[in-house]
Amino acid sequence: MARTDSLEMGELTDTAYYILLSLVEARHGYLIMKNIESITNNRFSVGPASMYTTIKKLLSANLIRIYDDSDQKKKTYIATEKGIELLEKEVQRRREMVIHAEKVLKQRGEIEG
Amino acid sequence: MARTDSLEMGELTDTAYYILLSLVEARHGYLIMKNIESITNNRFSVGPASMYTTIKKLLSANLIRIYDDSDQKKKTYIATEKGIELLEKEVQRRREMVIHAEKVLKQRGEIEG
DNA sequence: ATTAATATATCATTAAATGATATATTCTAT
DNA sequence: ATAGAATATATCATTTAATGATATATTAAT
Repeated sequence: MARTDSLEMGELTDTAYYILLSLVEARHGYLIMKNIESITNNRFSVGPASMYTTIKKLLSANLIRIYDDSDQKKKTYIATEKGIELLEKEVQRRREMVIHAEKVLKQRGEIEG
Repeated sequence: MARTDSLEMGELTDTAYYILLSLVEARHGYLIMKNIESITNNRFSVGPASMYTTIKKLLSANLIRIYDDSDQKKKTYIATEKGIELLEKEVQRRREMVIHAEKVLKQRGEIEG
């Protein structure tokens, strides 16, 4: 990060990745946090500070939009098409990162037994 | 990042991930940069500032060690066993991040056609 | 001789993440 | 009833991470 805005680079940080993933279905803030814990089996969690900061960024980048704000206390958000597209691109990027490592580690295994 | 040291958390940033991956075999700084470009088909690159900063952190965390410093101008580094272990753990973490997303996106595909 | 490539290194700046904190509501068990 | 837990949103100040810019030196190629 730093010196380059990840969203402008067309990339998602881990936090943005999981929030966007949670917003494939409409959810409000608290449910986003709970959903992330749920889908990751508590291996990843996002606190309120990180979440609301990231929500704002995702909104201004049009990666998510407000879904329903009739209930002032439970404003829901949902990923936009643009958001889903970036998410899919990001999944692929991460998939490739795994493949890069697998290649190198596999070669090592073959050499060192 | 921020407020928590990623290495202390047992996690690798993208930069640290690729540097450590390059050091499965002994390499010096410049070759690390070139190797990262090579294995990622130029989709990821690490500049000197990021690299030397990260090398220092990886050294103090004993994830890499100096392999050969007889040539002052081409000091080589290599991943330690601890480094390889963390790398493998990190590959698995990233693998899971992809699986988390695939699950959610697959469900969406099934619902929305 | 000049240019490009190789090679290492640091500084100052910006972005990202988050602990701490604050506030209010609703549900649940005593 | 009421105390506590869970639900729910929000901000600030701080720390870590990343990197553009920059500097320097050597070596290989033209």
